[in-house]
Amino acid sequence: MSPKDYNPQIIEDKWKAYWNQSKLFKCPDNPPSEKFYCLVMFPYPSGTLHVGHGRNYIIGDVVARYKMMKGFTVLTPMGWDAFGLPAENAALKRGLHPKKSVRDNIDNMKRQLHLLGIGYDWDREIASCDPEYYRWTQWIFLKLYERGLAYRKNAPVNWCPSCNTALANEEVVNGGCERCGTEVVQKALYQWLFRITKYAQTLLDDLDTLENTWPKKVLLMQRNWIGRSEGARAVFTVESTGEELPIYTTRPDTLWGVTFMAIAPEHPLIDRLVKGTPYEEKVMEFCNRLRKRKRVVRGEEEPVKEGIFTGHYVINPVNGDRVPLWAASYALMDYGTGAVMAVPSHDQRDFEFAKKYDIPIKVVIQPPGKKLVVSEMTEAYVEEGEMVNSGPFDGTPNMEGIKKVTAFLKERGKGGPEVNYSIRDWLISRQRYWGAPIPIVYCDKCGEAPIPEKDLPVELPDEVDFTPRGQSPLAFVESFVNTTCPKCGGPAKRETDTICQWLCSCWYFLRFIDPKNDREAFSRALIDKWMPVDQYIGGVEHAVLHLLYTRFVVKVLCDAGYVSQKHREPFASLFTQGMICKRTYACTKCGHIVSDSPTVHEPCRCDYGMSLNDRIEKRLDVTDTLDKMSKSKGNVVSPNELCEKFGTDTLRLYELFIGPPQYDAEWSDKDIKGAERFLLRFWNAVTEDLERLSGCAGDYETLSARLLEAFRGGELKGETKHVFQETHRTIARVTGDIESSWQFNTAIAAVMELLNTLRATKMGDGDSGCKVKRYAFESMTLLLAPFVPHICEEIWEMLGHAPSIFKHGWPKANEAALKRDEIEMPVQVSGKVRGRITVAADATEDEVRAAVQGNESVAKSLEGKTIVKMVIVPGKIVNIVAK
RNA sequence: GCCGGAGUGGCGGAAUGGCAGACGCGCCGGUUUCAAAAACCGGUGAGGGUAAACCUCAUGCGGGUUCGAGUCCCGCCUCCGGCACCA
Repeated sequence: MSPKDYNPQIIEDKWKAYWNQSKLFKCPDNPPSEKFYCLVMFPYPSGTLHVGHGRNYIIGDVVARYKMMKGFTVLTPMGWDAFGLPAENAALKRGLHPKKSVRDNIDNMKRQLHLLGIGYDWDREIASCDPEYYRWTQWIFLKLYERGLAYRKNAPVNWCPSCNTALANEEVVNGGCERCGTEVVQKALYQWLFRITKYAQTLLDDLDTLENTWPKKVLLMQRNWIGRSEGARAVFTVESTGEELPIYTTRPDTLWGVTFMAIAPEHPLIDRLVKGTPYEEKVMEFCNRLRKRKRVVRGEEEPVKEGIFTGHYVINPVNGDRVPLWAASYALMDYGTGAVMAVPSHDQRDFEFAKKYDIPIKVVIQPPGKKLVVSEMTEAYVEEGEMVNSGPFDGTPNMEGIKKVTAFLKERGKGGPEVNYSIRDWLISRQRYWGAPIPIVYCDKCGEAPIPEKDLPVELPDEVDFTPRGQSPLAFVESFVNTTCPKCGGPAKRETDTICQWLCSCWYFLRFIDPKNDREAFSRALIDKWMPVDQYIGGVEHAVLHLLYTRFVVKVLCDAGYVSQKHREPFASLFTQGMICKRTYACTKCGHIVSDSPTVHEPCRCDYGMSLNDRIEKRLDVTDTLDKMSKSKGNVVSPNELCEKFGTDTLRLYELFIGPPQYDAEWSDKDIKGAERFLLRFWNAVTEDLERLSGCAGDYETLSARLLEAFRGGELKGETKHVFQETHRTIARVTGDIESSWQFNTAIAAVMELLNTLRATKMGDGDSGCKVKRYAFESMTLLLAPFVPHICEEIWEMLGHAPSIFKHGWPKANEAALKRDEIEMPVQVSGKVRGRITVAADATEDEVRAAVQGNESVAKSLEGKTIVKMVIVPGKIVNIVAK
């Protein structure tokens, strides 16, 4: 092998070592130039990365390196979301203590990130399970507690029987646990919650400031999740006791149509009302059964509406109507007031319920041009119409009626306008071991008492049997539980639940700015220098959970004065990358996955007397689906072997070329060859000509300026001039593709085109030919550097420049050099291309018309036709309309 | 049901309302080789035509606006994602 052969292993090792030693990614506390905080969501240490994860970090690395070349002081930190269920479950599976397992996994993943050539300021590395870190997570808990935003209550919660812990609403997906899919059940427990509902409106409002910098999809998901609804409160009265029973409705215009009231089975009022009445036994039986019901699962049929009459009546505030009070399955305790005014005529749910239990239906909105007859209705009428049977509002259009009736309620002291949100408070207690202990103790005398800040962290004990068993494992550790009350000094017991890991990831980007601070969580002055995160990159699966929680916590920290109010939104720009997917094959005979991966639980064992690949190739009883890479599907591709076989740069190039980064992409083992071939051609093109290129060595900027001067002076001719201009066009295209929407695939394609052009062009051996060629190669090297950093560093050095290429500025395209002298214009006849003309780029319409008239094939197409109209779009196209 | 996103060659994917298919993969032919791989050169949407010139059709389906529509408007179909007994 000659020294000029492309050997990725050698040069990649060389430059990785160089970046490490020269601390290329080391970021000072005080930025010497405009700062750029580039952050990829920190991962939980699962153990190994596959190429799907890799894409994420590569994208972040491209942005960081590009911004560096643009002259920014770039902060790119990395750390580990090391606390929490996934990490603990992984440890349990391996039979290791999470502390050890997390450490192993971090080491391995860090190696893999190095392998991928991703640059981070590792001096800022943090792991959320380190006491120096979770000390401040606990501190944040206390800050919320102080502000009345953390509270404890006994309520039914979502419980995962497999993970043996309570879950937040956000962690319940399709009625199952987000992590393991097990059906979630309801369980009553004392739990700690954060009052995120108090921030619902500001969480909603501030989304407006992110309109152009966050994906629309994420904004929408957050808005849906917060679920603001505007309506009215109407206060009904329980006839027997005279107590008030308020309801929330978005349709106050239908108040006159109320024929019953539905109240949630969980509602405490029921217990009191039926006590000692003949209804008690049956109603309580019904309620107790419903209180344990499982959540509604999407995709499944709508649950049957059930209910039972409580024996009580309520009085309608607007017309004094006396209507029965029912306990009903479809009334939800935790939305509105837990009671619903039921208008069967104009609400589909109420309609179904009324039909089932034979409750009267009363029409109060009439559609335009029709007349509703109760006996003929098969569904509720929910469209607009005119109010009828509504006392003083008869004849009012119902949309107007909504406002008027709301005001009417307010005047009479029976309610008024009200806003509701569907977001619920955030449940943060977990009955598992691997998390930060909640810093609270319970004292017989003082009750609930927070741990003083100076006593933080409340350390998680190591010697614990952490098998999940439905109660926090810490509850069995006496040395942990028994303590003294920080208020009175008497005996007290510690809270034994741990904080869910979402809180750990709510503030890690603040800690990255000041990672070693042992006096405070972070310095406000440094936060002001570095926040916000200019570019946040991560998976769309965090659209609600992580991103909503984080926005909430940051707002609280702002309100508490630890972070400036100007940083209420921590992530100025958000990018959600698509997943890398791969085909998964399943056997149509046995239904199992056809794979030889050891991570597949029960692979297909049907014998076809050939290799699995051959069987798949021949499609023998196999179906395929495109799935996200995962161990359980056996479709993961490891970057390690690919880096070894092709080199890191090739892998990076392929992952970037695979498609637009915001979309999912299908992995193909074949296509990576294209990336390899391109790098090889690039390398060979430079090395083959190196001697000649060295003959005109010099500073890139000087060369660039000289050539531009020569171009302007008309000294560049023919193909030399062409290549010079194409180089400028490529610079413009690549820069545009990166800046506009991270179209790395087309940016790379542009450089490929330039290389193709260069290889197909015979430039003279003269001085300017050599210079232009050098200029083209140097520009290509700079343009490719963020994507394939190792090979570019090497070529940059070979071309006689001092490393690092990332200290060099990004190339600039010159407007004048982009302009073409002559252009070819297609000439259409009635929309079909029938000829081409070559004209000056700035040709006038008359000149174009003359050229068209002189064109033979156009003339031929026009034979026997008359020209109706000629549309000339200067610089683009000519279209002749002819009959 | 409601709200998003997508649908383009054999495949991944390009196209400010202006030549559809850039770039790459795959495939076909050639050069090189004892042979193969690699590399290099050429070809490659479909149909017709003579392997030329040329013609016709083609961006999920059906309409519309326009000199001109993958792109804009209206109505559908399919797939993916989110939300949903939220009053």
